[in-house]
Amino acid sequence: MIDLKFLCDNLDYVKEAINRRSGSYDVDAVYGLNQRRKSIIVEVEELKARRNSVSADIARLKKEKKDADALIVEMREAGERIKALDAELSQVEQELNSALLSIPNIPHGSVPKGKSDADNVQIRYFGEPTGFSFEPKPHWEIGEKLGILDSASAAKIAGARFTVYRGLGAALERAVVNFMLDTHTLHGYTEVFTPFMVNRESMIGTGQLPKFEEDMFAVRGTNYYLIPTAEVPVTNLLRGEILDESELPIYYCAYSACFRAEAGSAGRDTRGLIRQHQFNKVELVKFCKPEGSYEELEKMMRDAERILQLLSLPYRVSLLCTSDLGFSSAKTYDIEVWMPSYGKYVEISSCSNFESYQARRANIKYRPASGEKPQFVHTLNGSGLAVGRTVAAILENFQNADGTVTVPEVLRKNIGADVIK
RNA sequence: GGAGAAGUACCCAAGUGGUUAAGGGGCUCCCCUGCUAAGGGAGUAGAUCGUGAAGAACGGUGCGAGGGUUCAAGUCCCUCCUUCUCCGCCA
Repeated sequence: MIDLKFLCDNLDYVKEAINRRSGSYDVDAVYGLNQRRKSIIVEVEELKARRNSVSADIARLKKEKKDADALIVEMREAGERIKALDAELSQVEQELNSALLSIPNIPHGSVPKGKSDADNVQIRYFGEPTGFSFEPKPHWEIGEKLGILDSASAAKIAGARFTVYRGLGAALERAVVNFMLDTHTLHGYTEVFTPFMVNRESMIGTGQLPKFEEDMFAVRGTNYYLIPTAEVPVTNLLRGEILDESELPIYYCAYSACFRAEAGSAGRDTRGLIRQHQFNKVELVKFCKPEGSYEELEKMMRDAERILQLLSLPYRVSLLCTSDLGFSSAKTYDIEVWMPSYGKYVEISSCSNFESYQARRANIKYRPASGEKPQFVHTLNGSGLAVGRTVAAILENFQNADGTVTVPEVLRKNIGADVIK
Protein backbone atom coordinates (compact mmCIF):
# COMPACT_ATOMS: atom_id res chain seq x y z
CA MET A 1 0.00 0.00 0.00
CA ILE A 2 1.11 3.53 -0.47
CA ASP A 3 2.02 5.86 2.38
CA LEU A 4 -1.17 7.23 3.95
CA LYS A 5 0.55 10.33 5.25
CA PHE A 6 2.14 11.03 1.89
CA LEU A 7 -1.21 10.58 0.18
CA CYS A 8 -2.94 13.03 2.50
CA ASP A 9 -0.15 15.59 2.34
CA ASN A 10 0.16 15.42 -1.45
CA LEU A 11 -3.38 14.70 -2.52
CA ASP A 12 -3.25 16.35 -5.96
CA TYR A 13 0.10 14.87 -6.87
CA VAL A 14 -1.01 11.37 -5.89
CA LYS A 15 -4.25 11.65 -7.85
CA GLU A 16 -2.40 12.76 -10.94
CA ALA A 17 0.19 9.99 -10.61
CA ILE A 18 -2.30 7.19 -9.95
CA ASN A 19 -4.49 8.22 -12.84
CA ARG A 20 -1.65 7.68 -15.28
CA ARG A 21 -2.60 4.03 -14.84
CA SER A 22 -5.61 2.40 -16.44
CA GLY A 23 -8.74 2.32 -14.32
CA SER A 24 -9.85 4.93 -11.85
CA TYR A 25 -9.20 5.08 -8.16
CA ASP A 26 -10.92 6.93 -5.36
CA VAL A 27 -8.10 8.75 -3.64
CA ASP A 28 -10.47 11.28 -2.07
CA ALA A 29 -12.30 8.51 -0.21
CA VAL A 30 -9.06 7.56 1.50
CA TYR A 31 -8.47 11.15 2.51
CA GLY A 32 -11.98 11.55 3.91
CA LEU A 33 -11.85 8.32 5.90
CA ASN A 34 -8.54 9.35 7.38
CA GLN A 35 -10.00 12.66 8.51
CA ARG A 36 -12.80 10.80 10.27
CA ARG A 37 -10.37 8.38 11.80
CA LYS A 38 -8.29 11.18 13.25
CA SER A 39 -11.21 13.02 14.77
CA ILE A 40 -12.38 9.85 16.53
CA ILE A 41 -8.86 9.21 17.82
CA VAL A 42 -8.65 12.67 19.34
CA GLU A 43 -11.88 12.14 21.25
CA VAL A 44 -11.25 8.59 22.43
CA GLU A 45 -7.67 9.22 23.47
CA GLU A 46 -8.70 12.13 25.60
CA LEU A 47 -11.15 9.86 27.39
CA LYS A 48 -8.55 7.16 27.83
CA ALA A 49 -6.05 9.59 29.28
CA ARG A 50 -8.67 10.69 31.79
CA ARG A 51 -9.50 7.08 32.63
CA ASN A 52 -5.86 6.27 33.25
CA SER A 53 -5.36 9.13 35.64
CA VAL A 54 -8.65 8.53 37.48
CA SER A 55 -7.80 4.83 37.82
CA ALA A 56 -4.61 5.87 39.56
CA ASP A 57 -6.68 8.07 41.87
CA ILE A 58 -9.03 5.20 42.66
CA ALA A 59 -6.10 2.96 43.48
CA ARG A 60 -4.73 5.59 45.84
CA LEU A 61 -8.08 6.12 47.55
CA LYS A 62 -8.59 2.39 48.01
CA LYS A 63 -5.16 2.07 49.54
CA GLU A 64 -6.03 4.83 51.98
CA LYS A 65 -9.35 3.06 52.61
CA LYS A 66 -11.32 6.05 51.39
CA ASP A 67 -14.52 6.08 49.35
CA ALA A 68 -14.10 5.99 45.56
CA ASP A 69 -17.63 5.11 44.48
CA ALA A 70 -18.35 8.43 42.77
CA LEU A 71 -15.25 8.09 40.58
CA ILE A 72 -16.05 4.49 39.78
CA VAL A 73 -19.52 5.46 38.61
CA GLU A 74 -18.09 8.23 36.47
CA MET A 75 -15.59 5.85 34.94
CA ARG A 76 -18.22 3.28 34.22
CA GLU A 77 -19.90 5.82 31.95
CA ALA A 78 -16.61 6.83 30.40
CA GLY A 79 -15.92 3.17 29.76
CA GLU A 80 -19.17 2.79 27.83
CA ARG A 81 -18.33 5.79 25.70
CA ILE A 82 -14.81 4.50 25.05
CA LYS A 83 -16.16 1.14 24.00
CA ALA A 84 -18.55 2.74 21.54
CA LEU A 85 -15.87 5.02 20.09
CA ASP A 86 -13.39 2.15 19.80
CA ALA A 87 -15.93 0.13 17.86
CA GLU A 88 -16.58 3.07 15.54
CA LEU A 89 -12.85 3.63 15.14
CA SER A 90 -12.14 0.04 14.19
CA GLN A 91 -14.99 0.19 11.68
CA VAL A 92 -13.55 3.33 10.09
CA GLU A 93 -10.05 1.89 10.14
CA GLN A 94 -11.25 -1.19 8.37
CA GLU A 95 -12.89 0.91 5.67
CA LEU A 96 -9.82 3.09 5.41
CA ASN A 97 -7.58 0.08 5.15
CA SER A 98 -9.54 -1.52 2.37
CA ALA A 99 -9.80 1.81 0.54
CA LEU A 100 -6.05 2.21 0.86
CA LEU A 101 -5.40 -1.34 -0.32
CA SER A 102 -7.38 -0.59 -3.45
CA ILE A 103 -4.97 2.19 -4.41
CA PRO A 104 -2.19 0.89 -6.67
CA ASN A 105 1.44 1.90 -6.47
CA ILE A 106 2.62 5.19 -7.97
CA PRO A 107 4.46 4.51 -11.24
CA HIS A 108 8.10 5.54 -11.28
CA GLY A 109 8.90 8.66 -13.32
CA SER A 110 10.72 6.62 -15.95
CA VAL A 111 7.66 4.49 -16.76
CA PRO A 112 6.18 5.48 -20.14
CA LYS A 113 2.57 6.57 -20.18
CA GLY A 114 0.40 4.27 -22.28
CA LYS A 115 -3.07 2.97 -23.02
CA SER A 116 -2.31 -0.70 -23.75
CA ASP A 117 0.53 -3.19 -24.08
CA ALA A 118 1.17 -1.70 -27.51
CA ASP A 119 2.70 1.24 -25.67
CA ASN A 120 5.32 -0.89 -23.91
CA VAL A 121 8.82 0.10 -24.93
CA GLN A 122 11.25 -2.48 -26.34
CA ILE A 123 14.56 -2.03 -24.56
CA ARG A 124 16.80 -4.60 -26.23
CA TYR A 125 16.89 -7.83 -28.17
CA PHE A 126 19.09 -10.88 -27.79
CA GLY A 127 19.47 -13.13 -30.79
CA GLU A 128 16.89 -13.28 -33.54
CA PRO A 129 13.71 -15.27 -34.03
CA THR A 130 14.81 -18.81 -34.79
CA GLY A 131 14.67 -19.69 -38.49
CA PHE A 132 13.69 -23.13 -39.72
CA SER A 133 14.15 -24.90 -43.05
CA PHE A 134 10.98 -26.86 -42.26
CA GLU A 135 7.60 -26.16 -40.70
CA PRO A 136 8.28 -25.91 -36.93
CA LYS A 137 5.83 -27.68 -34.61
CA PRO A 138 4.37 -26.42 -31.35
CA HIS A 139 6.02 -27.87 -28.24
CA TRP A 140 3.00 -29.93 -27.21
CA GLU A 141 3.13 -31.84 -30.49
CA ILE A 142 6.88 -32.31 -30.22
CA GLY A 143 6.51 -33.45 -26.63
CA GLU A 144 3.67 -35.88 -27.28
CA LYS A 145 5.47 -37.38 -30.24
CA LEU A 146 8.67 -37.89 -28.25
CA GLY A 147 6.66 -39.34 -25.37
CA ILE A 148 7.99 -36.79 -22.89
CA LEU A 149 4.84 -34.70 -22.40
CA ASP A 150 1.58 -36.43 -21.62
CA SER A 151 -1.50 -34.23 -21.28
CA ALA A 152 -3.96 -37.13 -21.55
CA SER A 153 -2.64 -38.80 -18.40
CA ALA A 154 -2.63 -35.45 -16.64
CA ALA A 155 -6.25 -34.90 -17.61
CA LYS A 156 -7.15 -38.29 -16.18
CA ILE A 157 -5.45 -37.89 -12.84
CA ALA A 158 -6.09 -34.15 -12.37
CA GLY A 159 -7.76 -32.27 -15.20
CA ALA A 160 -7.13 -29.63 -17.81
CA ARG A 161 -4.10 -27.36 -17.49
CA PHE A 162 -1.82 -30.01 -16.05
CA THR A 163 0.99 -31.97 -17.64
CA VAL A 164 2.76 -35.21 -16.88
CA TYR A 165 6.44 -35.20 -17.89
CA ARG A 166 8.06 -38.51 -18.72
CA GLY A 167 11.61 -39.75 -19.17
CA LEU A 168 13.92 -37.12 -20.63
CA GLY A 169 11.06 -34.60 -20.40
CA ALA A 170 10.99 -34.96 -16.63
CA ALA A 171 14.79 -34.88 -16.59
CA LEU A 172 14.81 -31.74 -18.71
CA GLU A 173 12.42 -29.94 -16.37
CA ARG A 174 14.56 -30.93 -13.38
CA ALA A 175 17.80 -30.01 -15.14
CA VAL A 176 16.45 -26.56 -15.98
CA VAL A 177 15.52 -25.95 -12.33
CA ASN A 178 19.00 -26.97 -11.19
CA PHE A 179 20.70 -24.95 -13.88
CA MET A 180 18.80 -21.81 -12.88
CA LEU A 181 19.48 -22.22 -9.16
CA ASP A 182 23.15 -23.04 -9.71
CA THR A 183 23.58 -19.98 -11.91
CA HIS A 184 21.89 -17.60 -9.49
CA THR A 185 23.67 -18.86 -6.38
CA LEU A 186 26.93 -18.36 -8.27
CA HIS A 187 25.95 -14.70 -8.64
CA GLY A 188 25.26 -13.90 -5.02
CA TYR A 189 21.75 -15.21 -4.37
CA THR A 190 21.07 -17.37 -1.33
CA GLU A 191 18.93 -20.35 -2.19
CA VAL A 192 15.88 -20.89 -0.02
CA PHE A 193 13.32 -23.65 -0.19
CA THR A 194 10.00 -22.82 1.40
CA PRO A 195 6.58 -24.33 1.99
CA PHE A 196 4.27 -24.34 -1.04
CA MET A 197 1.34 -23.51 1.22
CA VAL A 198 1.09 -20.36 3.30
CA ASN A 199 -1.39 -18.82 5.68
CA ARG A 200 -3.72 -15.98 4.87
CA GLU A 201 -1.53 -13.35 6.52
CA SER A 202 1.27 -14.08 4.07
CA MET A 203 -1.06 -13.83 1.09
CA ILE A 204 -2.17 -10.42 2.34
CA GLY A 205 1.41 -9.39 3.02
CA THR A 206 2.41 -9.64 -0.62
CA GLY A 207 -0.92 -8.43 -1.97
CA GLN A 208 -2.53 -11.54 -3.49
CA LEU A 209 -5.36 -11.21 -0.98
CA PRO A 210 -7.92 -9.91 -0.49
CA LYS A 211 -8.14 -8.58 -4.04
CA PHE A 212 -7.32 -11.68 -6.07
CA GLU A 213 -8.97 -14.44 -4.06
CA GLU A 214 -10.54 -16.13 -7.08
CA ASP A 215 -7.12 -16.62 -8.71
CA MET A 216 -5.85 -18.65 -5.76
CA PHE A 217 -6.26 -22.25 -4.67
CA ALA A 218 -7.32 -22.55 -1.04
CA VAL A 219 -6.96 -25.77 0.91
CA ARG A 220 -10.36 -26.72 2.21
CA GLY A 221 -10.84 -26.90 5.96
CA THR A 222 -7.61 -25.05 6.65
CA ASN A 223 -6.22 -21.53 6.70
CA TYR A 224 -3.80 -22.48 3.89
CA TYR A 225 -3.41 -21.29 0.34
CA LEU A 226 -1.28 -22.83 -2.39
CA ILE A 227 1.32 -20.27 -3.38
CA PRO A 228 0.93 -18.68 -6.82
CA THR A 229 4.65 -17.81 -6.80
CA ALA A 230 7.60 -18.22 -4.43
CA GLU A 231 7.50 -14.44 -4.07
CA VAL A 232 4.84 -15.00 -1.41
CA PRO A 233 6.72 -17.23 1.05
CA VAL A 234 10.10 -15.67 0.34
CA THR A 235 9.02 -12.06 0.82
CA ASN A 236 7.05 -13.02 3.91
CA LEU A 237 10.15 -14.61 5.43
CA LEU A 238 10.94 -11.11 6.66
CA ARG A 239 7.39 -9.97 7.39
CA GLY A 240 7.24 -7.81 10.52
CA GLU A 241 11.02 -7.67 10.90
CA ILE A 242 13.33 -4.76 11.45
CA LEU A 243 16.63 -5.54 9.77
CA ASP A 244 20.00 -4.06 10.48
CA GLU A 245 21.29 -1.83 7.71
CA SER A 246 24.38 -4.04 7.51
CA GLU A 247 22.22 -7.01 6.49
CA LEU A 248 21.10 -5.29 3.29
CA PRO A 249 20.89 -5.97 0.45
CA ILE A 250 19.48 -9.50 0.78
CA TYR A 251 19.28 -11.62 -2.37
CA TYR A 252 17.22 -14.79 -2.34
CA CYS A 253 16.49 -17.27 -5.08
CA ALA A 254 13.93 -20.00 -4.64
CA TYR A 255 12.51 -22.86 -6.63
CA SER A 256 8.86 -23.61 -6.08
CA ALA A 257 5.86 -25.11 -7.72
CA CYS A 258 3.29 -22.38 -8.40
CA PHE A 259 -0.47 -22.83 -8.36
CA ARG A 260 -2.92 -20.61 -10.18
CA ALA A 261 -6.62 -21.01 -10.65
CA GLU A 262 -6.48 -19.14 -13.96
CA ALA A 263 -10.04 -17.98 -13.47
CA GLY A 264 -11.04 -15.85 -16.41
CA SER A 265 -8.52 -17.27 -18.85
CA ALA A 266 -10.72 -20.06 -20.18
CA GLY A 267 -9.85 -20.79 -23.79
CA ARG A 268 -6.46 -19.06 -23.68
CA ASP A 269 -3.29 -21.12 -24.16
CA THR A 270 -5.22 -24.31 -23.54
CA ARG A 271 -2.53 -26.53 -25.04
CA GLY A 272 0.99 -27.11 -23.87
CA LEU A 273 3.01 -25.76 -21.01
CA ILE A 274 2.25 -22.06 -21.29
CA ARG A 275 -0.68 -21.69 -18.89
CA GLN A 276 -0.97 -24.41 -16.28
CA HIS A 277 -2.65 -24.71 -12.89
CA GLN A 278 0.67 -25.96 -11.57
CA PHE A 279 4.05 -24.96 -12.91
CA ASN A 280 7.59 -24.66 -11.69
CA LYS A 281 9.41 -21.39 -11.31
CA VAL A 282 12.68 -20.10 -9.94
CA GLU A 283 12.12 -16.74 -8.33
CA LEU A 284 14.54 -13.95 -7.48
CA VAL A 285 13.72 -11.70 -4.51
CA LYS A 286 15.68 -8.72 -3.25
CA PHE A 287 15.39 -6.56 -0.16
CA CYS A 288 17.41 -3.36 -0.25
CA LYS A 289 17.67 0.23 0.90
CA PRO A 290 15.54 2.77 -0.97
CA GLU A 291 18.56 4.48 -2.52
CA GLY A 292 19.89 2.22 -5.23
CA SER A 293 16.80 0.06 -5.64
CA TYR A 294 16.59 0.94 -9.32
CA GLU A 295 20.17 -0.18 -9.93
CA GLU A 296 19.20 -3.39 -8.17
CA LEU A 297 16.30 -3.78 -10.60
CA GLU A 298 18.64 -3.43 -13.60
CA LYS A 299 21.03 -5.98 -12.08
CA MET A 300 18.23 -8.43 -11.30
CA MET A 301 17.01 -8.22 -14.88
CA ARG A 302 20.52 -9.03 -16.13
CA ASP A 303 20.59 -12.02 -13.78
CA ALA A 304 17.34 -13.31 -15.28
CA GLU A 305 18.52 -12.63 -18.84
CA ARG A 306 21.73 -14.55 -18.21
CA ILE A 307 19.73 -17.80 -18.08
CA LEU A 308 18.33 -17.28 -21.58
CA GLN A 309 21.70 -16.22 -22.90
CA LEU A 310 23.38 -19.35 -21.57
CA LEU A 311 20.59 -21.44 -23.10
CA SER A 312 20.94 -19.53 -26.40
CA LEU A 313 17.25 -18.70 -26.49
CA PRO A 314 16.30 -15.52 -28.35
CA TYR A 315 14.45 -12.95 -26.26
CA ARG A 316 13.63 -9.31 -25.88
CA VAL A 317 13.20 -7.01 -22.91
CA SER A 318 10.36 -4.55 -22.71
CA LEU A 319 9.53 -1.82 -20.26
CA LEU A 320 5.88 -1.94 -19.30
CA CYS A 321 3.89 1.26 -19.76
CA THR A 322 1.61 2.69 -17.08
CA SER A 323 -1.49 0.80 -18.20
CA ASP A 324 0.23 -2.60 -18.30
CA LEU A 325 2.00 -2.15 -14.99
CA GLY A 326 1.07 -4.58 -12.21
CA PHE A 327 -0.95 -3.26 -9.31
CA SER A 328 1.83 -3.21 -6.69
CA SER A 329 4.73 -2.38 -8.97
CA ALA A 330 6.38 0.99 -9.53
CA LYS A 331 8.34 -0.23 -12.53
CA THR A 332 8.39 -3.54 -14.39
CA TYR A 333 10.45 -5.06 -17.16
CA ASP A 334 9.19 -8.14 -18.94
CA ILE A 335 11.54 -10.59 -20.54
CA GLU A 336 9.91 -12.38 -23.45
CA VAL A 337 11.29 -15.46 -25.13
CA TRP A 338 10.79 -16.25 -28.80
CA MET A 339 8.14 -18.95 -29.20
CA PRO A 340 8.05 -20.22 -32.80
CA SER A 341 4.58 -21.79 -32.55
CA TYR A 342 3.11 -18.49 -31.40
CA GLY A 343 5.16 -16.56 -33.93
CA LYS A 344 5.87 -14.02 -31.26
CA TYR A 345 7.66 -13.29 -28.03
CA VAL A 346 6.04 -14.77 -24.90
CA GLU A 347 6.55 -13.54 -21.35
CA ILE A 348 8.95 -15.71 -19.40
CA SER A 349 9.97 -13.31 -16.65
CA SER A 350 8.68 -10.17 -15.05
CA CYS A 351 11.07 -8.08 -12.94
CA SER A 352 9.60 -5.42 -10.72
CA ASN A 353 10.58 -2.83 -8.18
CA PHE A 354 7.78 -2.44 -5.64
CA GLU A 355 9.67 0.27 -3.78
CA SER A 356 8.14 0.37 -0.29
CA TYR A 357 4.63 -0.66 -1.41
CA GLN A 358 4.98 -4.31 -0.41
CA ALA A 359 7.26 -3.57 2.53
CA ARG A 360 4.69 -1.25 4.03
CA ARG A 361 2.03 -3.88 3.66
CA ALA A 362 4.22 -6.66 5.04
CA ASN A 363 5.90 -4.32 7.54
CA ILE A 364 9.51 -4.96 6.60
CA LYS A 365 11.90 -2.28 7.81
CA TYR A 366 15.57 -1.63 8.38
CA ARG A 367 17.36 0.40 10.99
CA PRO A 368 19.74 2.92 9.39
CA ALA A 369 23.28 2.79 10.79
CA SER A 370 22.97 6.50 11.54
CA GLY A 371 20.53 5.61 14.33
CA GLU A 372 17.54 7.18 12.61
CA LYS A 373 14.07 5.73 12.90
CA PRO A 374 13.45 2.44 11.10
CA GLN A 375 12.46 2.83 7.46
CA PHE A 376 10.71 0.57 5.02
CA VAL A 377 12.98 -1.43 2.74
CA HIS A 378 12.42 -1.65 -0.97
CA THR A 379 11.45 -5.06 -2.30
CA LEU A 380 12.02 -6.38 -5.80
CA ASN A 381 11.29 -9.65 -7.44
CA GLY A 382 11.54 -11.31 -10.78
CA SER A 383 11.20 -14.72 -12.32
CA GLY A 384 14.50 -16.28 -13.03
CA LEU A 385 12.72 -17.93 -14.87
CA ALA A 386 9.40 -19.70 -15.41
CA VAL A 387 10.56 -23.29 -15.87
CA GLY A 388 7.68 -24.75 -17.90
CA ARG A 389 7.85 -21.94 -20.42
CA THR A 390 11.61 -22.34 -20.62
CA VAL A 391 11.19 -26.04 -21.41
CA ALA A 392 8.56 -25.15 -24.02
CA ALA A 393 10.94 -22.62 -25.58
CA ILE A 394 13.76 -25.18 -25.63
CA LEU A 395 11.58 -27.79 -27.32
CA GLU A 396 10.40 -25.34 -29.96
CA ASN A 397 13.59 -23.42 -30.68
CA PHE A 398 15.85 -26.49 -30.67
CA GLN A 399 13.58 -28.83 -32.62
CA ASN A 400 14.93 -30.65 -35.63
CA ALA A 401 13.25 -31.62 -38.88
CA ASP A 402 13.05 -35.27 -37.80
CA GLY A 403 11.08 -34.41 -34.66
CA THR A 404 14.01 -34.71 -32.28
CA VAL A 405 15.19 -31.92 -30.02
CA THR A 406 18.81 -30.90 -29.50
CA VAL A 407 19.59 -30.36 -25.84
CA PRO A 408 21.17 -26.94 -25.10
CA GLU A 409 24.83 -27.40 -24.34
CA VAL A 410 24.73 -26.22 -20.72
CA LEU A 411 22.15 -28.89 -19.87
CA ARG A 412 23.71 -31.90 -21.57
CA LYS A 413 25.83 -33.10 -18.69
CA ASN A 414 22.84 -32.81 -16.37
CA ILE A 415 20.57 -34.89 -18.56
CA GLY A 416 23.14 -37.25 -19.92
CA ALA A 417 21.91 -36.82 -23.48
CA ASP A 418 22.69 -34.51 -26.40
CA VAL A 419 19.45 -35.10 -28.22
CA ILE A 420 15.97 -36.05 -27.12
CA LYS A 421 14.61 -38.63 -29.51
C1' G B 1 -4.57 -37.63 17.17
C1' G B 2 -4.27 -37.87 23.10
C1' A B 3 -2.07 -35.74 27.80
C1' G B 4 0.83 -31.96 30.10
C1' A B 5 3.95 -27.35 30.34
C1' A B 6 5.33 -22.77 28.46
C1' G B 7 5.35 -17.91 25.36
C1' U B 8 7.27 -10.77 29.14
C1' A B 9 13.15 -6.49 25.79
C1' C B 10 18.90 -8.66 21.97
C1' C B 11 19.24 -13.22 25.71
C1' C B 12 17.83 -15.36 30.59
C1' A B 13 14.11 -14.13 33.91
C1' A B 14 10.66 -11.96 38.28
C1' G B 15 5.92 -10.33 38.40
C1' U B 16 -1.82 -14.01 40.12
C1' G B 17 -6.27 -7.20 39.86
C1' G B 18 -4.33 -1.08 41.71
C1' U B 19 0.11 5.03 40.74
C1' U B 20 6.21 4.06 37.68
C1' A B 21 6.60 -3.97 33.90
C1' A B 22 11.94 -6.36 39.34
C1' G B 23 16.78 -8.48 38.63
C1' G B 24 20.84 -10.45 35.75
C1' G B 25 23.66 -11.11 31.18
C1' G B 26 24.77 -8.47 26.81
C1' C B 27 25.20 -3.79 24.41
C1' U B 28 26.34 1.86 24.49
C1' C B 29 28.73 5.88 27.07
C1' C B 30 31.83 7.42 31.20
C1' C B 31 35.52 6.50 35.37
C1' C B 32 39.62 3.64 37.05
C1' U B 33 43.80 0.95 35.11
C1' G B 34 51.27 -0.36 31.46
C1' C B 35 47.71 -3.41 27.64
C1' U B 36 43.86 -7.00 28.25
C1' A B 37 40.86 -9.04 31.98
C1' A B 38 38.56 -7.65 36.47
C1' G B 39 36.18 -3.42 39.08
C1' G B 40 32.96 1.24 39.67
C1' G B 41 29.02 4.63 37.58
C1' A B 42 25.10 5.87 34.07
C1' G B 43 21.85 4.46 30.07
C1' U B 44 19.12 0.69 27.57
C1' A B 45 10.48 -2.02 26.59
C1' G B 46 11.47 -2.24 20.86
C1' A B 47 7.82 -0.16 17.92
C1' U B 48 3.62 2.48 16.46
C1' C B 49 -0.55 6.10 16.36
C1' G B 50 -2.61 11.15 17.63
C1' U B 51 -2.04 16.70 18.74
C1' G B 52 2.17 19.46 16.60
C1' A B 53 6.47 23.09 12.09
C1' A B 54 9.18 19.43 14.86
C1' G B 55 13.05 13.37 15.55
C1' A B 56 10.59 18.97 21.05
C1' A B 57 6.65 18.24 24.48
C1' C B 58 2.24 15.82 25.89
C1' G B 59 -1.05 11.80 25.26
C1' G B 60 -3.01 6.72 23.29
C1' U B 61 -1.76 1.57 22.15
C1' G B 62 1.85 -2.14 23.34
C1' C B 63 3.73 -8.56 28.08
C1' G B 64 2.52 -14.71 21.46
C1' A B 65 -2.51 -13.10 18.42
C1' G B 66 -7.67 -11.90 18.90
C1' G B 67 -11.97 -11.35 21.92
C1' G B 68 -14.34 -10.89 26.97
C1' U B 69 -14.96 -9.53 32.42
C1' U B 70 -13.66 -4.96 35.43
C1' C B 71 -13.63 1.84 37.40
C1' A B 72 -8.76 -0.69 36.48
C1' A B 73 -5.74 -6.75 33.22
C1' G B 74 1.11 -9.06 32.11
C1' U B 75 -2.15 -10.95 36.14
C1' C B 76 -9.06 -13.54 35.72
C1' C B 77 -12.22 -16.04 31.48
C1' C B 78 -12.77 -17.77 26.12
C1' U B 79 -10.78 -18.86 21.12
C1' C B 80 -6.53 -19.39 18.19
C1' C B 81 -1.09 -19.72 16.99
C1' U B 82 3.79 -21.38 18.19
C1' U B 83 7.49 -24.09 21.08
C1' C B 84 8.87 -28.07 24.47
C1' U B 85 7.99 -33.07 27.04
C1' C B 86 5.47 -37.84 27.05
C1' C B 87 2.15 -41.37 24.40
C1' G B 88 0.06 -43.04 19.68
C1' C B 89 0.57 -43.04 14.32
C1' C B 90 3.66 -42.27 10.14
C1' A B 91 7.05 -40.89 4.77
